[in-house]
Order: sequence, then structure tokens, then C-alpha cells
Amino acid sequence: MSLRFYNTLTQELEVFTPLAGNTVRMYTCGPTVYNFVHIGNFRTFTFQDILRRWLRYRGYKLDHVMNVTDVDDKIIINAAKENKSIEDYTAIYTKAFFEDAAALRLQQPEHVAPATKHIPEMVKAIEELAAKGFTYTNEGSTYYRIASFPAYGKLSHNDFSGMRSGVRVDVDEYDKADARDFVLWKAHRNNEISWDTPFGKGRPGWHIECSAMAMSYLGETLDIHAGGVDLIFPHHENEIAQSEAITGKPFARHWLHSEHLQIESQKMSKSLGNFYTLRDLLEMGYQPEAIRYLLASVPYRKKLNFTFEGLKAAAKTIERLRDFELRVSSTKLPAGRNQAVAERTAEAIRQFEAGMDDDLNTAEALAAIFEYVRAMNTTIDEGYFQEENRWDAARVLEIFDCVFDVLEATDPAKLPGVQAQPTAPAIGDAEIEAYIEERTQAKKSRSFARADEIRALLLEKGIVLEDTKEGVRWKRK
RNA sequence: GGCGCGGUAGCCAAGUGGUAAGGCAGAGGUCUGCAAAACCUUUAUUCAGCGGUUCGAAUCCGCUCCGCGCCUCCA
Repeated sequence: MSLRFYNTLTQELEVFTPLAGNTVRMYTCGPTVYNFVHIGNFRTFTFQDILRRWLRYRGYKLDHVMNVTDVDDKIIINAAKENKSIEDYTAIYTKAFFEDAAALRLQQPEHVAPATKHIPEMVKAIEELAAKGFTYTNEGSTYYRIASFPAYGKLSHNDFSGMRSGVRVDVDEYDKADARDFVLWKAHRNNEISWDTPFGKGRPGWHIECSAMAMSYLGETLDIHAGGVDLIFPHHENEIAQSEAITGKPFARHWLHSEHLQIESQKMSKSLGNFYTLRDLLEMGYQPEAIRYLLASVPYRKKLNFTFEGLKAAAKTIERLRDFELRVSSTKLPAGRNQAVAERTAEAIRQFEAGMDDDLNTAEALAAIFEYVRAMNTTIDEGYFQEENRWDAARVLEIFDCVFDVLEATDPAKLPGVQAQPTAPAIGDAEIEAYIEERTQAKKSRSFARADEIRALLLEKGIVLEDTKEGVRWKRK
């Protein structure tokens, strides 16, 4: 089965292949750095990360560009409020964004493109649009004339053919010829940040940065363009209008959009008090791996209902997988390789791959992993799992983790934005081993009270003991 | 009003014509000095409701109810 994605443009599931060679040229819409980005934003960025990782698993090289919008109305307003320059203000939240992204183990795109570092590219794009007659100016601002691009609406599947200039009663309220037109370049006013250009002093409109940067890094036609569903219209529609007006060629071949996240079945909003940033959740003590798992486990085109019950369930699920990993690596096993296990391993990998290939159906892919884990636990219980089967199980976990990346625990000291927690007093391995030895002796002499006391004492320090056939196994909680 | 997405067990969720995956939670059990972990059994005769098509529908069609998103800068 080949890799397939749902394409917003065609509204169909399509087989994916890059346009040229083995490299996937991908553009994703990144953050606007006017504040800490919230957990809903990270749902989309996590989807993009899973997409990246699966493309790489499938043997493709990536050339991925993500923009950072570091000049816009909200940034200008917020920076002014804090009496900071645009640069100083956005630097804070850009840094925070990448710290958060790292905590969620999001891979860095090959190129991170801040808008303010690409003004010449935008100027060039606007000049090309002007030369081809797609623009007009009004009071120092430059606008895109939608009426000159008949295909407008093809991505969002809206029919704008009936809309004409003057239809809207309040057209005079806008300084545009048509209410649907959008601004390419905003005229300079007050003391706002601005750049000098042949078409006037000012700053870029939102949409032009993506067209200009995408094409300057990746060429005229991208393989994949991705973002949240709310960007379909108008942002991505406008990107198409700009880019295709310039090149006359399709801007992106596959448009992938992730659905929104809801909190406890409600829209996340500040007024409802259910607005969370990653740092809020970390502050509450939730593990970044659990958050990542929860965000990744619901297929990206489905609304994700974020609940704290779900977040706790995610943490338990990860623990189950980590326990399995520990069991496979630490249990004493008979020599050899059980062929049935080897075959079951291949089957699990096939199932996992089939799920991911099917438009990144992570729920189905995960089911393959859990069915495998249960089957292998049973095999171990029954004594049929052999020494060399360790590699089989490790292979499955490795494939799982190269996409989901949640098995390794994060050092709590390295969480962004979290004050140093009063953690359990540290205890060294040697001391733990000494306690375990004492407890083993206590058990031998049937001093169970002392044995339980040691277990409790270690638990307080975050050490969990498990008695197995081959002796005591311990792990840090 | 237009366009689009969705309603599957206590919660999350797969399944888009052939008789309900998986995770978490709950109950009972095996193992254990006790635990933990693991495993087993169990928890939807039923997929928002009603009607239709079909040998057969959660899956297709129609209607109704409910939730959500976009329709000028929100992932």
C-alpha cells in the first residue's frame, strides 16, 4: 500500500509522490510570535512533525520551510504596550516557541524563515504582481485585485464569481475596490516599523510572506503545504492567488490541513478560562511526552477533544510501553530465536506502516503496537520468547518511537518555563542496590515488615521495586 | 444564508457494505509473603433519532436533532 494523503484542494485521498526526485519540498505556516503559542497551535505543529517523521521513515529527504511571522498588527500593538522594539519583543516569544517545540520533541525544519528577514523577496513578489496587473494602490497601500484571478476560491471551495465591486453597501468604509481584496503592502503610519520600497514606505501584509518565502526557498511548485484548517480561507487561498498569478503554475500539489483542538468539548478561549499554553500544562506537572502522545494519537483531520482525563490516560499508556521496553531488555530468556515471534513482529510492522500510510492514521498505527505488546507479553509469560527475539521487539519499539518519540523520559529540570520543582531527594544507584540487598535478606529471614518498609522508603524517593523471577527490578518513577 | 467537519462503550478513539480494533477507567480472576508488572475474563445484540435501498448498513440515500469550524488577517 502506498502513502496517501487527503488533499484539501481536490477533496480526495491521493497517492503521494514528490514532484522531483526523492526530496519533498514542504512549507508549513509557523507561529505569529506575539505571545506564547497555545496547546491548540501545538496540535498543528505536532501533526507537522509526525508528517515530517513519516516522510523520512518512508525514505524521503526533506526540504521543509517554516515561516515565523514576526511583524503584524498584534505584535506592533503588544510591543508598543511594553515599550519594546519589534525585534526585542518578538525575540522573546520566538525563543519561547522553539523551547516549547523542543520540549514536545518537534524536529526543526530545514529552514526557519522570519518574515522581517525576507522583505526583499516580498518586494520582488509584489513588483511582479504589479507588473502583471494584479494590484492597485490606494492611499499608499498596495492591494491584490481578486477579480483578476478567476480561480480564486478553488481551495476553500467557495464560489466568489457572483461577487463584484460595489455589491457591498459599505464598500466605502474600506479603502479597497472590492471587499474581498486583500492588502499586499500596508502604508506606513504613525511610528510603526516600516521599510522603503519602490511602491512606498510601509510593511508587508500577512499573506505575501508565505508566497514569497516558499517560492524563494522551494521553487514555484511545492510538494506539500500544510497548516491548520482555519488557514484554508483566506490565508492559503490568498497564497494561491499571489503565487499562481506570478508563476502561472500550481503553487502546491498537496494541501494538508489539521483540525482544531477543543478543550473538554468546548472551544478554547480566554473568557472560558480553558486557554492553555504548553507551559501551563507543564507547570501543572504533566509530562511533555504525555502531551505529545495525546496530540499525536488522534488522527490529524479529526477534532481533538483535549481533556485532563485523556492526558492522564496518555501518561499511563506511555508507562505501559516503557514497562514493556524494560521487560524485554531485562528479562532472562532462553537462547535462540522463536520464529513465530519473528513473524508476529513483521506483521506488527506491516500494520503500523499501513496505518501511517493511510493519511497518517495514528490511531490505527498505535493499535498495531498495542496488539503486538500484549501478544509479546503473553509469549514472555509462557516462556516462548527467546534471547534473539529481543531484537524483534526492539525493532517494533524503535519504529514506533521514531514517529511518536515518547519513550525517553524528559528531565524535569529541563522543562521550559517551569520553576525548579521540589523533587524527591536524589538517591544514587549504589545506595538503591544496597537497600535492595538489605530487603532481599529481610525477605529471606521473613522479616516482611522491614522489607515493606524499605519498599516504601524507596518509593518516597521515586524508586519503584518490582519482584520478578530473576530478582528485583527497579525503575525511577 | 453559503461552504466544510463530526455525533461509535464511563472517557478518548479505529472501522465507510459482510456482521463492532486499540488505549484509559471499572469489575472478577491467575501470579505474589504483600505489592508492582504482566496475563485471562468481563464492560456497545449495538454505532444520535426516524425512514429507505440491499440477501446483508455503524458504513449508501433522505429527513430530523445535536456539536464544531470557516465565510477579511485565528493552528
